[in-house]
Amino acid sequence: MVTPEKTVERLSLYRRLAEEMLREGKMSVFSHQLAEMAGVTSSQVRRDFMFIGTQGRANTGYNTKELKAGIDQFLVSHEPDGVALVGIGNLGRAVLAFFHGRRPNLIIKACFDKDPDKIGRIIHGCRVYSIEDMASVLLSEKINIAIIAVPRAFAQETAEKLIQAGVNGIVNFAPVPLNVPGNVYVDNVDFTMSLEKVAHFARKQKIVSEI
Amino acid sequence: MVTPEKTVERLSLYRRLAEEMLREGKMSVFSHQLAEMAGVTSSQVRRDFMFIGTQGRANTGYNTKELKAGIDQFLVSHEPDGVALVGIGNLGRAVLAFFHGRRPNLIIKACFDKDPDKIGRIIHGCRVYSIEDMASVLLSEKINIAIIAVPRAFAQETAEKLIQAGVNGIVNFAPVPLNVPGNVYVDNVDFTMSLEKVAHFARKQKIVSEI
DNA sequence: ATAACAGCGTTATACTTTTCACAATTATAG
DNA sequence: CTATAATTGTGAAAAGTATAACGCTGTTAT
Repeated sequence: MVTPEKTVERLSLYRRLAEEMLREGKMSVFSHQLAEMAGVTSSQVRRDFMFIGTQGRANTGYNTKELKAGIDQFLVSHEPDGVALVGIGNLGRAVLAFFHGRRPNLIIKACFDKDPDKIGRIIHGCRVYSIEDMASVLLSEKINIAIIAVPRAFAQETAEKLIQAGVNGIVNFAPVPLNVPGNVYVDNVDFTMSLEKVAHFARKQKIVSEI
Repeated sequence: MVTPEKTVERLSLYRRLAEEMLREGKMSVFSHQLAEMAGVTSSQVRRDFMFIGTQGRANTGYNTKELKAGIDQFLVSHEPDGVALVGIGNLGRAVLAFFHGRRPNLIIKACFDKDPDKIGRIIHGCRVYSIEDMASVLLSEKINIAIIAVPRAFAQETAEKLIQAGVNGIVNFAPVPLNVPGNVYVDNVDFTMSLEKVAHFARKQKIVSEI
């Protein structure tokens, strides 16, 4: 069964909502409550849960702990996945800081940069290696997921090196589409696109509301 | 006519591809060339262009300059849109650096932060104001688009203040859904979601390729 | 000229994703 | 124990998106 990309995105959100509820001591939750928090419909939530097989009970809802565990297992593998980060500029450091200590099953285990001044240093708990050493570090750390945070001009070659070294999942922050083989999954995080999209729809909304 | 969100996203990409071609001196481009670069089909490209009305010519393709101008006007308004950035932490600074001087029609004109040490400073060409002054600054700078880069706990209240001050389009970097009225457009840029999505699909791909 | 070709614009078709609707299930109150 | 109300799980309908197909237009070569 093919899980829609949008479903996977929402599952990530539900997981965090479940986490938050656990922290608050809420032991169970209804689909309409999750829906309200996530900004979707309750049908959508139940439909999404069909993909992971998590079961709820009528009049009781979903067990928060079970739900979190179920989504967790579905999204990430049983053993924690190692992640590599390439490019320790402004953005790379921000991403590193963001993920540091946040997600126990998805840990940035190695950073790479060209700048000799950065190599060997430890930033936000993560060692910076030379890009030359990529293949060996990825192999020894069993990393197959990477984040590209290099300037646009170097994104494609970075992707190729990563794939060469066994990576098959990439979060790409460079504002350029990557050319990759079909067995590699890429998610583009594109600030320009986001901002332009918002600019466009904000303007449209404004026009509508003025009528 | 309602333009699909996905179309708007692709238009942003086509615009940048057109820009790149202009820099390289290419005066025209075919739909299948754009398609290849963007990783979509040529039908898709032509379909997308129907929404903006840009016209091409058989056997000649689309005039690069015209195309760029057409998309530009469609996405952003004729007059440059001002953008506000709230939260000058690691991520805020990275976003600011990223957009600095990049996009002539979408300029970050004001930054806001709680930290008194930052207020009054100029970072990447942008003045930092106190959050208290949000309403007046947004009014005088005619800003109606904002980027939220504050910690999760402050995201909702920040959104409310921005909307109060007239904002109707938000790029939200905080990993939490925002509760906003229907006339405000929000795009969530969610690192955790991106990484989890990649982790999931990368694992799926791995399993498929092992069969 | 005109035949052959290439590529646009658009309509029709196929596919994907979301919403609706309701039977089945479970807790609760009387 | 039974009636009632609430909520799940899912098949069916609807909405939204992407692909295919093809007539038309403009270019190129002969």
